[in-house]
Amino acid sequence: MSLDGQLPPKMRLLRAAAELLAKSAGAPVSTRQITQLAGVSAPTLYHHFGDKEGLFDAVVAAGFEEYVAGERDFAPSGQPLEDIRRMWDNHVQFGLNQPELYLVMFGNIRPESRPAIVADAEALMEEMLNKAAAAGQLNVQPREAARSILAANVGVTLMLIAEPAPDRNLELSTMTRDAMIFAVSAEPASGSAPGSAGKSSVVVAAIALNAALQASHSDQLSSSELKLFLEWLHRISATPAG
Amino acid sequence: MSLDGQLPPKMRLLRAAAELLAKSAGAPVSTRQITQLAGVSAPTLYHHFGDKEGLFDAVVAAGFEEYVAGERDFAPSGQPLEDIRRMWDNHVQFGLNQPELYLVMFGNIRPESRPAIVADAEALMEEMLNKAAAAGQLNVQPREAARSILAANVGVTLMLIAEPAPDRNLELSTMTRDAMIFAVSAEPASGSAPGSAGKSSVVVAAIALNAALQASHSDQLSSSELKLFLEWLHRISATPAG
DNA sequence: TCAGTTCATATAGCAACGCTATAGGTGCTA
DNA sequence: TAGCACCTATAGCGTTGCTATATGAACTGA
Repeated sequence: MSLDGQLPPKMRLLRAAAELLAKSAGAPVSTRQITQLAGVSAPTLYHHFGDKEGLFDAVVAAGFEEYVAGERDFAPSGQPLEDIRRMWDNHVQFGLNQPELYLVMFGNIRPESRPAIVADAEALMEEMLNKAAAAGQLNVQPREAARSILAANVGVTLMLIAEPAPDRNLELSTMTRDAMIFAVSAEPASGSAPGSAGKSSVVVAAIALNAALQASHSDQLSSSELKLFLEWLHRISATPAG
Repeated sequence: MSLDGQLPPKMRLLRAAAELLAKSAGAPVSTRQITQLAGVSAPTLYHHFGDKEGLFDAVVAAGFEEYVAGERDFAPSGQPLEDIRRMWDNHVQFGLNQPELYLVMFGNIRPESRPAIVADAEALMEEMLNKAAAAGQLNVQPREAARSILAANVGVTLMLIAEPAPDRNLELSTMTRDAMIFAVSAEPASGSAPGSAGKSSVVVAAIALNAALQASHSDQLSSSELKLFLEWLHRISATPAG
Protein backbone atom coordinates (compact mmCIF):
# COMPACT_ATOMS: atom_id res chain seq x y z
CA MET A 1 0.00 0.00 0.00
CA SER A 2 2.78 2.43 0.78
CA LEU A 3 5.32 3.78 -1.66
CA ASP A 4 8.85 2.35 -1.56
CA GLY A 5 9.85 2.16 2.02
CA GLN A 6 13.41 2.96 1.07
CA LEU A 7 13.07 6.61 0.16
CA PRO A 8 13.06 9.28 2.83
CA PRO A 9 9.60 10.32 3.99
CA LYS A 10 9.87 13.72 2.39
CA MET A 11 10.31 12.19 -1.05
CA ARG A 12 7.58 9.66 -0.43
CA LEU A 13 5.20 12.48 0.45
CA LEU A 14 6.09 14.36 -2.70
CA ARG A 15 5.56 11.32 -4.91
CA ALA A 16 2.34 10.33 -3.19
CA ALA A 17 0.96 13.84 -3.56
CA ALA A 18 1.94 14.04 -7.22
CA GLU A 19 0.46 10.63 -7.96
CA LEU A 20 -2.83 11.33 -6.24
CA LEU A 21 -3.05 14.76 -7.81
CA ALA A 22 -2.53 13.31 -11.25
CA LYS A 23 -5.29 10.75 -10.72
CA SER A 24 -7.71 13.04 -8.96
CA ALA A 25 -9.42 14.49 -12.06
CA GLY A 26 -9.97 17.73 -10.20
CA ALA A 27 -11.42 16.25 -7.05
CA PRO A 28 -9.68 17.47 -3.91
CA VAL A 29 -6.90 15.29 -2.51
CA SER A 30 -6.87 14.92 1.27
CA THR A 31 -3.80 14.97 3.44
CA ARG A 32 -4.91 11.66 4.92
CA GLN A 33 -4.87 10.02 1.51
CA ILE A 34 -1.42 11.39 0.89
CA THR A 35 0.11 10.43 4.22
CA GLN A 36 -1.41 6.96 4.04
CA LEU A 37 -0.07 6.34 0.55
CA ALA A 38 3.30 7.65 1.67
CA GLY A 39 3.24 5.39 4.71
CA VAL A 40 3.68 8.32 7.05
CA SER A 41 1.66 10.00 9.76
CA ALA A 42 0.07 13.39 9.64
CA PRO A 43 2.57 15.58 11.50
CA THR A 44 5.40 14.44 9.24
CA LEU A 45 3.75 16.25 6.38
CA TYR A 46 3.52 19.46 8.38
CA HIS A 47 7.03 19.10 9.66
CA HIS A 48 8.48 19.03 6.17
CA PHE A 49 6.12 21.27 4.24
CA GLY A 50 4.36 23.36 6.85
CA ASP A 51 1.11 23.22 5.02
CA LYS A 52 -0.94 21.25 2.60
CA GLU A 53 -0.37 24.12 0.24
CA GLY A 54 3.33 23.97 0.96
CA LEU A 55 3.39 20.36 -0.13
CA PHE A 56 1.52 21.16 -3.31
CA ASP A 57 3.82 24.07 -4.00
CA ALA A 58 6.73 21.66 -3.75
CA VAL A 59 5.00 19.31 -6.19
CA VAL A 60 4.49 22.20 -8.55
CA ALA A 61 8.10 23.27 -8.19
CA ALA A 62 9.26 19.77 -9.05
CA GLY A 63 6.92 19.73 -12.03
CA PHE A 64 8.25 23.06 -13.13
CA GLU A 65 11.81 21.81 -13.01
CA GLU A 66 10.77 18.97 -15.23
CA TYR A 67 9.16 21.50 -17.55
CA VAL A 68 12.27 23.65 -17.68
CA ALA A 69 14.44 20.61 -18.30
CA GLY A 70 12.18 19.68 -21.20
CA GLU A 71 12.35 23.18 -22.64
CA ARG A 72 16.14 23.10 -22.60
CA ASP A 73 16.45 19.53 -23.70
CA PHE A 74 16.66 19.78 -27.44
CA ALA A 75 19.74 20.99 -29.24
CA PRO A 76 19.39 24.48 -30.65
CA SER A 77 18.73 24.27 -34.34
CA GLY A 78 20.58 27.45 -35.14
CA GLN A 79 17.29 28.97 -36.20
CA PRO A 80 15.87 30.69 -33.15
CA LEU A 81 12.34 30.93 -34.47
CA GLU A 82 12.31 27.22 -35.19
CA ASP A 83 13.43 26.64 -31.62
CA ILE A 84 10.58 28.79 -30.39
CA ARG A 85 8.23 26.52 -32.28
CA ARG A 86 9.69 23.53 -30.52
CA MET A 87 9.40 25.24 -27.16
CA TRP A 88 5.75 25.94 -27.90
CA ASP A 89 5.03 22.34 -28.88
CA ASN A 90 6.93 21.09 -25.87
CA HIS A 91 4.88 23.34 -23.61
CA VAL A 92 1.62 22.02 -25.05
CA GLN A 93 2.79 18.44 -24.74
CA PHE A 94 3.77 18.97 -21.12
CA GLY A 95 0.30 20.27 -20.38
CA LEU A 96 -1.43 17.40 -22.10
CA ASN A 97 0.78 14.83 -20.39
CA GLN A 98 0.19 16.21 -16.91
CA PRO A 99 -3.06 18.12 -17.09
CA GLU A 100 -3.73 18.35 -13.36
CA LEU A 101 -0.27 19.61 -12.62
CA TYR A 102 -0.53 22.04 -15.49
CA LEU A 103 -3.85 23.39 -14.28
CA VAL A 104 -2.34 24.12 -10.91
CA MET A 105 0.69 25.74 -12.51
CA PHE A 106 -1.01 27.90 -15.14
CA GLY A 107 -4.74 27.69 -14.61
CA ASN A 108 -4.89 28.93 -11.06
CA ILE A 109 -2.43 31.76 -11.11
CA ARG A 110 -3.27 34.50 -8.68
CA PRO A 111 -1.37 37.71 -8.08
CA GLU A 112 -0.43 36.88 -4.51
CA SER A 113 1.52 33.72 -5.02
CA ARG A 114 1.99 32.13 -8.36
CA PRO A 115 3.55 34.47 -10.88
CA ALA A 116 7.09 33.44 -10.01
CA ILE A 117 6.56 30.41 -12.22
CA VAL A 118 5.13 32.51 -14.99
CA ALA A 119 8.08 34.88 -14.76
CA ASP A 120 10.51 31.99 -15.04
CA ALA A 121 8.67 30.54 -17.99
CA GLU A 122 8.75 33.94 -19.64
CA ALA A 123 12.44 34.25 -18.99
CA LEU A 124 13.00 30.88 -20.62
CA MET A 125 11.28 31.99 -23.77
CA GLU A 126 12.79 35.43 -23.71
CA GLU A 127 16.22 33.87 -23.63
CA MET A 128 15.52 32.15 -26.90
CA LEU A 129 13.92 35.23 -28.40
CA ASN A 130 17.00 37.22 -27.60
CA LYS A 131 18.87 35.10 -30.09
CA ALA A 132 16.23 35.79 -32.69
CA ALA A 133 16.46 39.48 -31.96
CA ALA A 134 20.23 39.39 -32.27
CA ALA A 135 19.82 37.78 -35.66
CA GLY A 136 17.50 40.57 -36.70
CA GLN A 137 14.49 38.34 -36.89
CA LEU A 138 12.28 40.17 -34.41
CA ASN A 139 10.20 43.27 -34.86
CA VAL A 140 9.24 43.67 -31.20
CA GLN A 141 11.24 43.57 -28.03
CA PRO A 142 12.07 40.07 -26.89
CA ARG A 143 10.41 40.52 -23.51
CA GLU A 144 7.12 41.64 -24.99
CA ALA A 145 7.27 38.92 -27.59
CA ALA A 146 7.95 36.31 -24.91
CA ARG A 147 5.03 37.44 -22.79
CA SER A 148 2.70 37.47 -25.72
CA ILE A 149 3.73 34.10 -27.07
CA LEU A 150 3.63 32.47 -23.66
CA ALA A 151 0.17 33.85 -22.98
CA ALA A 152 -1.14 32.40 -26.21
CA ASN A 153 0.68 29.16 -25.52
CA VAL A 154 -0.97 28.84 -22.13
CA GLY A 155 -4.38 29.67 -23.52
CA VAL A 156 -4.12 27.08 -26.25
CA THR A 157 -2.92 24.41 -23.85
CA LEU A 158 -5.77 25.08 -21.45
CA MET A 159 -8.26 24.86 -24.28
CA LEU A 160 -6.82 21.54 -25.41
CA ILE A 161 -6.88 20.18 -21.87
CA ALA A 162 -10.52 21.19 -21.59
CA GLU A 163 -11.43 19.10 -24.59
CA PRO A 164 -12.07 15.41 -24.19
CA ALA A 165 -8.90 13.64 -25.28
CA PRO A 166 -10.32 11.96 -28.38
CA ASP A 167 -11.56 15.26 -29.81
CA ARG A 168 -8.34 17.15 -29.39
CA ASN A 169 -7.23 18.84 -32.54
CA LEU A 170 -3.64 19.93 -32.37
CA GLU A 171 -4.08 22.14 -35.37
CA LEU A 172 -5.43 24.76 -32.99
CA SER A 173 -1.97 24.76 -31.49
CA THR A 174 0.06 24.89 -34.68
CA MET A 175 -2.14 27.56 -36.19
CA THR A 176 -2.00 29.81 -33.15
CA ARG A 177 1.69 29.15 -32.73
CA ASP A 178 2.54 30.16 -36.28
CA ALA A 179 0.31 33.20 -36.05
CA MET A 180 2.09 34.44 -32.95
CA ILE A 181 5.55 33.73 -34.24
CA PHE A 182 4.83 35.42 -37.50
CA ALA A 183 3.41 38.43 -35.75
CA VAL A 184 6.61 39.07 -33.82
CA SER A 185 9.03 38.13 -36.54
CA ALA A 186 10.59 40.55 -38.94
CA GLU A 187 10.79 38.25 -41.92
CA PRO A 188 8.11 35.80 -42.82
CA ALA A 189 9.45 32.28 -42.92
CA SER A 190 8.42 32.50 -46.50
CA GLY A 191 7.29 29.92 -49.01
CA SER A 192 10.57 28.06 -49.05
CA ALA A 193 10.06 27.02 -45.49
CA PRO A 194 13.29 25.72 -44.03
CA GLY A 195 12.81 22.14 -43.00
CA SER A 196 9.19 22.66 -43.86
CA ALA A 197 8.02 20.03 -41.41
CA GLY A 198 6.71 22.80 -39.19
CA LYS A 199 4.16 24.32 -41.50
CA SER A 200 0.57 24.19 -40.43
CA SER A 201 -1.82 22.20 -42.50
CA VAL A 202 -3.98 25.27 -42.92
CA VAL A 203 -1.21 26.96 -44.82
CA VAL A 204 -0.55 23.79 -46.73
CA ALA A 205 -4.18 23.56 -47.73
CA ALA A 206 -4.28 27.19 -48.76
CA ILE A 207 -1.18 26.81 -50.88
CA ALA A 208 -2.55 23.66 -52.35
CA LEU A 209 -5.78 25.37 -53.30
CA ASN A 210 -3.96 28.33 -54.69
CA ALA A 211 -1.64 26.17 -56.74
CA ALA A 212 -4.48 24.05 -58.00
CA LEU A 213 -6.40 27.06 -59.18
CA GLN A 214 -3.50 28.95 -60.67
CA ALA A 215 -2.29 25.99 -62.59
CA SER A 216 -4.73 25.34 -65.34
CA HIS A 217 -3.16 21.93 -65.76
CA SER A 218 -4.68 20.84 -62.51
CA ASP A 219 -5.83 17.29 -62.67
CA GLN A 220 -8.02 17.91 -59.66
CA LEU A 221 -10.37 20.14 -61.54
CA SER A 222 -10.87 20.11 -65.24
CA SER A 223 -10.42 23.43 -67.01
CA SER A 224 -14.13 23.73 -67.52
CA GLU A 225 -14.71 23.02 -63.86
CA LEU A 226 -12.12 25.60 -63.00
CA LYS A 227 -13.73 28.15 -65.23
CA LEU A 228 -17.08 27.58 -63.60
CA PHE A 229 -15.54 27.63 -60.17
CA LEU A 230 -13.94 31.00 -60.74
CA GLU A 231 -17.12 32.37 -62.22
CA TRP A 232 -19.05 31.39 -59.13
CA LEU A 233 -16.45 32.87 -56.94
CA HIS A 234 -16.68 36.10 -58.80
CA ARG A 235 -20.44 36.13 -58.69
CA ILE A 236 -20.49 35.67 -54.98
CA SER A 237 -17.64 37.88 -53.91
CA ALA A 238 -19.10 40.71 -55.92
CA THR A 239 -22.23 40.44 -53.81
CA PRO A 240 -22.62 41.95 -50.38
CA ALA A 241 -22.94 39.33 -47.65
CA GLY A 242 -26.38 38.21 -46.80
CA MET B 1 -25.16 41.00 8.55
CA SER B 2 -27.47 39.23 6.15
CA LEU B 3 -28.19 40.26 2.58
CA ASP B 4 -31.51 42.00 1.90
CA GLY B 5 -34.15 40.04 3.65
CA GLN B 6 -36.59 40.80 0.87
CA LEU B 7 -35.17 38.61 -1.85
CA PRO B 8 -35.99 34.92 -1.95
CA PRO B 9 -33.45 32.68 -0.28
CA LYS B 10 -32.27 31.22 -3.57
CA MET B 11 -31.24 34.65 -4.82
CA ARG B 12 -29.69 35.55 -1.50
CA LEU B 13 -27.62 32.40 -1.63
CA LEU B 14 -26.46 33.19 -5.15
CA ARG B 15 -25.48 36.72 -4.24
CA ALA B 16 -23.79 35.71 -1.02
CA ALA B 17 -21.78 33.05 -2.83
CA ALA B 18 -20.78 35.45 -5.58
CA GLU B 19 -19.79 38.13 -3.10
CA LEU B 20 -17.72 35.84 -0.93
CA LEU B 21 -16.12 34.25 -3.96
CA ALA B 22 -15.14 37.64 -5.29
CA LYS B 23 -13.53 38.62 -2.00
CA SER B 24 -11.92 35.31 -1.24
CA ALA B 25 -8.67 35.83 -3.12
CA GLY B 26 -8.49 32.17 -3.89
CA ALA B 27 -9.11 30.92 -0.38
CA PRO B 28 -11.90 28.37 -0.20
CA VAL B 29 -15.35 29.67 0.68
CA SER B 30 -17.33 27.53 3.12
CA THR B 31 -21.01 26.75 2.89
CA ARG B 32 -21.38 28.01 6.45
CA GLN B 33 -20.05 31.43 5.47
CA ILE B 34 -22.42 31.54 2.54
CA THR B 35 -25.53 30.47 4.39
CA GLN B 36 -24.77 32.83 7.26
CA LEU B 37 -24.33 35.80 4.94
CA ALA B 38 -27.49 34.83 3.12
CA GLY B 39 -29.34 34.56 6.42
CA VAL B 40 -30.34 30.98 5.70
CA SER B 41 -29.64 27.61 7.20
CA ALA B 42 -27.62 24.81 5.74
CA PRO B 43 -30.28 22.54 4.23
CA THR B 44 -31.76 25.42 2.25
CA LEU B 45 -28.62 25.52 0.18
CA TYR B 46 -28.84 21.84 -0.57
CA HIS B 47 -32.53 22.04 -1.30
CA HIS B 48 -32.02 24.63 -4.02
CA PHE B 49 -28.66 23.67 -5.47
CA GLY B 50 -28.11 20.09 -4.40
CA ASP B 51 -24.45 20.67 -3.84
CA LYS B 52 -21.85 23.23 -3.01
CA GLU B 53 -20.63 22.68 -6.53
CA GLY B 54 -24.16 23.11 -7.81
CA LEU B 55 -24.33 26.52 -6.17
CA PHE B 56 -21.01 27.54 -7.64
CA ASP B 57 -22.07 26.29 -11.04
CA ALA B 58 -25.11 28.53 -10.77
CA VAL B 59 -22.88 31.47 -9.86
CA VAL B 60 -20.71 30.73 -12.87
CA ALA B 61 -23.76 30.45 -15.11
CA ALA B 62 -24.97 33.84 -13.94
CA GLY B 63 -21.51 35.28 -14.51
CA PHE B 64 -21.43 33.80 -17.96
CA GLU B 65 -24.74 35.38 -18.84
CA GLU B 66 -23.31 38.69 -17.79
CA TYR B 67 -20.31 38.00 -19.98
CA VAL B 68 -22.44 37.14 -22.98
CA ALA B 69 -24.57 40.22 -22.46
CA GLY B 70 -21.40 42.32 -22.42
CA GLU B 71 -20.15 40.70 -25.60
CA ARG B 72 -23.38 41.54 -27.39
CA ASP B 73 -23.81 44.94 -25.88
CA PHE B 74 -22.05 47.22 -28.31
CA ALA B 75 -23.53 48.17 -31.62
CA PRO B 76 -21.86 46.47 -34.56
CA SER B 77 -19.48 48.88 -36.21
CA GLY B 78 -20.02 47.48 -39.67
CA GLN B 79 -16.41 46.34 -39.64
CA PRO B 80 -16.43 42.80 -38.31
CA LEU B 81 -12.74 42.74 -37.47
CA GLU B 82 -13.13 45.93 -35.47
CA ASP B 83 -15.95 44.25 -33.60
CA ILE B 84 -13.71 41.30 -32.89
CA ARG B 85 -11.26 43.72 -31.31
CA ARG B 86 -13.97 45.04 -29.08
CA MET B 87 -15.02 41.55 -28.12
CA TRP B 88 -11.43 40.79 -27.18
CA ASP B 89 -11.09 43.90 -25.05
CA ASN B 90 -14.42 43.25 -23.44
CA HIS B 91 -13.35 39.74 -22.57
CA VAL B 92 -10.15 40.96 -20.94
CA GLN B 93 -12.01 43.61 -19.00
CA PHE B 94 -14.52 41.10 -17.75
CA GLY B 95 -11.68 38.93 -16.45
CA LEU B 96 -9.94 41.81 -14.72
CA ASN B 97 -13.16 43.04 -13.14
CA GLN B 98 -14.12 39.67 -11.75
CA PRO B 99 -10.90 37.70 -11.52
CA GLU B 100 -12.13 34.99 -9.17
CA LEU B 101 -15.17 34.28 -11.26
CA TYR B 102 -13.04 34.32 -14.37
CA LEU B 103 -10.56 31.85 -12.92
CA VAL B 104 -13.38 29.45 -12.18
CA MET B 105 -14.81 29.92 -15.65
CA PHE B 106 -11.67 29.69 -17.76
CA GLY B 107 -8.80 28.75 -15.48
CA ASN B 108 -10.15 25.50 -14.13
CA ILE B 109 -11.64 23.94 -17.20
CA ARG B 110 -11.58 20.18 -17.15
CA PRO B 111 -12.79 17.84 -19.83
CA GLU B 112 -15.49 16.26 -17.69
CA SER B 113 -17.60 19.29 -16.96
CA ARG B 114 -16.61 22.72 -18.06
CA PRO B 115 -16.25 22.99 -21.80
CA ALA B 116 -19.88 23.92 -22.37
CA ILE B 117 -18.96 27.45 -21.41
CA VAL B 118 -15.96 27.42 -23.68
CA ALA B 119 -18.07 26.14 -26.53
CA ASP B 120 -20.59 28.93 -26.01
CA ALA B 121 -17.87 31.54 -25.90
CA GLU B 122 -16.42 30.13 -29.09
CA ALA B 123 -19.82 30.23 -30.74
CA LEU B 124 -20.15 33.87 -29.76
CA MET B 125 -16.92 34.76 -31.45
CA GLU B 126 -17.51 32.51 -34.40
CA GLU B 127 -20.76 34.32 -35.04
CA MET B 128 -18.90 37.56 -35.47
CA LEU B 129 -16.17 35.96 -37.53
CA ASN B 130 -18.76 34.61 -39.90
CA LYS B 131 -19.53 38.16 -40.86
CA ALA B 132 -15.88 38.83 -41.44
CA ALA B 133 -15.64 35.71 -43.55
CA ALA B 134 -18.71 36.64 -45.55
CA ALA B 135 -17.08 40.00 -46.22
CA GLY B 136 -13.99 38.26 -47.51
CA GLN B 137 -11.81 39.38 -44.65
CA LEU B 138 -10.75 35.97 -43.38
CA ASN B 139 -8.20 33.55 -44.66
CA VAL B 140 -9.08 30.68 -42.37
CA GLN B 141 -12.36 29.11 -41.48
CA PRO B 142 -14.36 31.07 -38.93
CA ARG B 143 -14.55 28.20 -36.47
CA GLU B 144 -10.81 27.67 -36.41
CA ALA B 145 -10.20 31.39 -36.19
CA ALA B 146 -12.64 31.68 -33.29
CA ARG B 147 -11.00 28.87 -31.36
CA SER B 148 -7.58 30.29 -31.92
CA ILE B 149 -8.48 33.85 -31.01
CA LEU B 150 -10.41 32.79 -27.94
CA ALA B 151 -7.54 30.63 -26.73
CA ALA B 152 -5.13 33.54 -26.99
CA ASN B 153 -7.67 35.83 -25.40
CA VAL B 154 -8.01 33.53 -22.40
CA GLY B 155 -4.27 33.13 -22.08
CA VAL B 156 -3.68 36.86 -22.09
CA THR B 157 -6.42 37.48 -19.56
CA LEU B 158 -5.05 34.85 -17.19
CA MET B 159 -1.59 36.37 -17.46
CA LEU B 160 -2.92 39.81 -16.67
CA ILE B 161 -4.89 38.49 -13.70
CA ALA B 162 -1.75 36.83 -12.40
CA GLU B 163 0.08 40.14 -12.34
CA PRO B 164 -0.31 42.45 -9.37
CA ALA B 165 -2.81 45.10 -10.42
CA PRO B 166 -0.41 48.07 -10.44
CA ASP B 167 2.00 46.33 -12.80
CA ARG B 168 -0.58 45.33 -15.35
CA ASN B 169 0.40 46.34 -18.80
CA LEU B 170 -2.50 46.16 -21.19
CA GLU B 171 -0.18 46.40 -24.12
CA LEU B 172 0.29 42.67 -23.79
CA SER B 173 -3.38 42.40 -24.64
CA THR B 174 -3.47 44.80 -27.57
CA MET B 175 -0.33 43.38 -29.08
CA THR B 176 -1.50 39.79 -28.88
CA ARG B 177 -4.95 40.76 -30.03
CA ASP B 178 -3.72 42.50 -33.14
CA ALA B 179 -1.30 39.69 -33.88
CA MET B 180 -4.08 37.14 -33.80
CA ILE B 181 -6.50 39.21 -35.82
CA PHE B 182 -3.90 39.99 -38.39
CA ALA B 183 -2.96 36.36 -38.67
CA VAL B 184 -6.47 35.26 -39.58
CA SER B 185 -7.35 38.27 -41.67
CA ALA B 186 -7.18 38.35 -45.40
CA GLU B 187 -5.70 41.77 -45.97
CA PRO B 188 -2.05 42.15 -45.16
CA ALA B 189 -1.15 45.61 -43.93
CA SER B 190 1.65 45.71 -46.47
CA GLY B 191 4.17 43.55 -48.16
CA SER B 192 3.97 39.83 -47.80
CA ALA B 193 1.47 37.99 -45.70
CA PRO B 194 1.86 35.53 -42.85
CA GLY B 195 3.58 32.33 -43.64
CA SER B 196 1.73 32.68 -46.81
CA ALA B 197 3.77 34.61 -49.24
CA GLY B 198 0.52 34.32 -51.10
CA LYS B 199 -2.70 33.60 -49.48
CA SER B 200 -4.37 34.27 -52.77
CA SER B 201 -7.55 36.18 -53.11
CA VAL B 202 -9.02 33.01 -54.48
CA VAL B 203 -8.58 31.34 -51.11
CA VAL B 204 -10.13 34.28 -49.36
CA ALA B 205 -13.03 34.26 -51.71
CA ALA B 206 -13.45 30.55 -51.24
CA ILE B 207 -13.64 30.97 -47.50
CA ALA B 208 -16.04 33.83 -47.92
CA LEU B 209 -18.14 31.69 -50.15
CA ASN B 210 -18.11 28.89 -47.67
CA ALA B 211 -19.30 31.24 -44.94
CA ALA B 212 -22.00 32.67 -47.17
CA LEU B 213 -23.18 29.21 -48.05
CA GLN B 214 -23.34 28.07 -44.47
CA ALA B 215 -25.72 30.96 -43.90
CA SER B 216 -27.73 29.31 -46.68
CA HIS B 217 -29.66 32.40 -47.57
CA SER B 218 -27.71 32.41 -50.75
CA ASP B 219 -29.71 32.82 -53.86
CA GLN B 220 -26.52 33.33 -55.81
CA LEU B 221 -25.85 29.70 -56.42
CA SER B 222 -28.37 26.98 -56.90
CA SER B 223 -28.16 24.15 -54.46
CA SER B 224 -26.74 21.83 -57.07
CA GLU B 225 -24.08 24.36 -57.96
CA LEU B 226 -23.35 24.67 -54.33
CA LYS B 227 -22.97 20.99 -53.81
CA LEU B 228 -20.56 20.73 -56.69
CA PHE B 229 -18.56 23.66 -55.51
CA LEU B 230 -18.11 22.24 -52.04
CA GLU B 231 -17.08 18.95 -53.51
CA TRP B 232 -14.40 20.64 -55.58
CA LEU B 233 -13.21 22.63 -52.68
CA HIS B 234 -12.90 19.52 -50.63
CA ARG B 235 -11.07 17.73 -53.42
CA ILE B 236 -8.59 20.53 -53.78
CA SER B 237 -7.86 21.20 -50.16
CA ALA B 238 -7.31 17.50 -49.55
CA THR B 239 -4.54 17.54 -52.14
CA PRO B 240 -0.96 17.55 -50.91
CA ALA B 241 0.99 20.67 -51.73
CA GLY B 242 3.02 20.84 -54.90
C1' DT C 1 31.13 8.34 28.22
C1' DC C 2 27.21 10.86 28.61
C1' DA C 3 24.06 14.99 29.34
C1' DG C 4 22.31 18.41 26.01
C1' DT C 5 20.48 19.57 21.80
C1' DT C 6 18.33 19.01 17.47
C1' DC C 7 15.90 16.53 14.15
C1' DA C 8 12.18 13.43 12.72
C1' DT C 9 8.29 10.76 13.57
C1' DA C 10 3.89 9.08 16.11
C1' DT C 11 -0.52 9.22 19.17
C1' DA C 12 -4.51 11.51 19.93
C1' DG C 13 -7.66 14.98 19.31
C1' DC C 14 -9.75 19.83 18.03
C1' DA C 15 -12.40 23.02 15.29
C1' DA C 16 -14.30 23.55 10.89
C1' DC C 17 -15.92 21.47 6.86
C1' DG C 18 -19.64 19.38 3.41
C1' DC C 19 -23.66 17.25 3.86
C1' DT C 20 -28.19 14.90 5.59
C1' DA C 21 -32.02 12.53 8.52
C1' DT C 22 -35.79 14.27 10.34
C1' DA C 23 -39.34 17.36 11.37
C1' DG C 24 -41.98 21.71 11.44
C1' DG C 25 -44.13 25.49 9.22
C1' DT C 26 -46.41 27.73 5.17
C1' DG C 27 -49.56 28.33 1.40
C1' DC C 28 -52.24 26.13 -1.88
C1' DT C 29 -56.43 23.18 -3.73
C1' DA C 30 -60.68 20.51 -2.72
C1' DT D 1 -61.21 21.71 7.08
C1' DA D 2 -58.14 18.00 5.18
C1' DG D 3 -54.59 16.96 2.38
C1' DC D 4 -50.54 17.98 -0.06
C1' DA D 5 -46.68 19.99 -1.99
C1' DC D 6 -43.12 23.13 -1.01
C1' DC D 7 -39.63 25.35 1.67
C1' DT D 8 -36.90 25.93 5.84
C1' DA D 9 -34.75 24.70 10.56
C1' DT D 10 -32.62 21.76 14.38
C1' DA D 11 -29.25 18.69 15.24
C1' DG D 12 -25.67 15.76 14.16
C1' DC D 13 -22.63 12.46 11.19
C1' DG D 14 -18.25 11.53 9.04
C1' DT D 15 -14.23 13.78 7.11
C1' DT D 16 -11.10 17.48 6.57
C1' DG D 17 -6.75 20.41 7.66
C1' DC D 18 -4.03 20.98 11.30
C1' DT D 19 -1.64 20.73 16.12
C1' DA D 20 -0.32 19.97 21.32
C1' DT D 21 2.38 16.81 23.10
C1' DA D 22 5.49 13.02 23.46
C1' DT D 23 9.05 9.64 21.91
C1' DG D 24 12.97 7.92 19.71
C1' DA D 25 17.30 8.53 17.02
C1' DA D 26 21.47 11.05 15.80
C1' DC D 27 24.80 14.27 16.61
C1' DT D 28 27.62 17.60 19.78
C1' DG D 29 31.00 19.06 23.26
C1' DA D 30 33.50 18.17 27.49
